[in-house]
Amino acid sequence: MAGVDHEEYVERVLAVVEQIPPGRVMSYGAIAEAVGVGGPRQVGRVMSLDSGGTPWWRVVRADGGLPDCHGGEALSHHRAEGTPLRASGRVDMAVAAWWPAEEEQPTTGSGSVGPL
DNA sequence: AATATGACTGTCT
DNA sequence: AAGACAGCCATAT
Repeated sequence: MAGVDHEEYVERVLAVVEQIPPGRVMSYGAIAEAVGVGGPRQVGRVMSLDSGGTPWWRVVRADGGLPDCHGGEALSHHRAEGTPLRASGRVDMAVAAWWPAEEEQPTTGSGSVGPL
């Protein structure tokens, strides 16, 4: 770890997740990069520990697939928030992909960032 | 201390 | 497109 306590890590991950605006999503790996500590699995672990109050459904896999464990529930939230969904029932990562620092976003240039 | 597991990711076949 | 394989980091047994 990069010198952050367990609580600090959780707080940091949740902070990033809560920064995700409605209609946007972030992959586990992206959050791990944003936090700069741990890996995608640790982010997923924090989500599993989350009891509520956190928009966990805005956190998706790198391929845009929603967490298998909760599936339909996340999909309902996405439809309610107007998240760009693909015909396959997955999130359209080409449009919904988001990054806390859009100016340094690794995938800039396709207009896939900024308020919808 | 070692092995197994998990709300993951990326590459190769 | 789909499955196999390896890499990754922390917790549980």
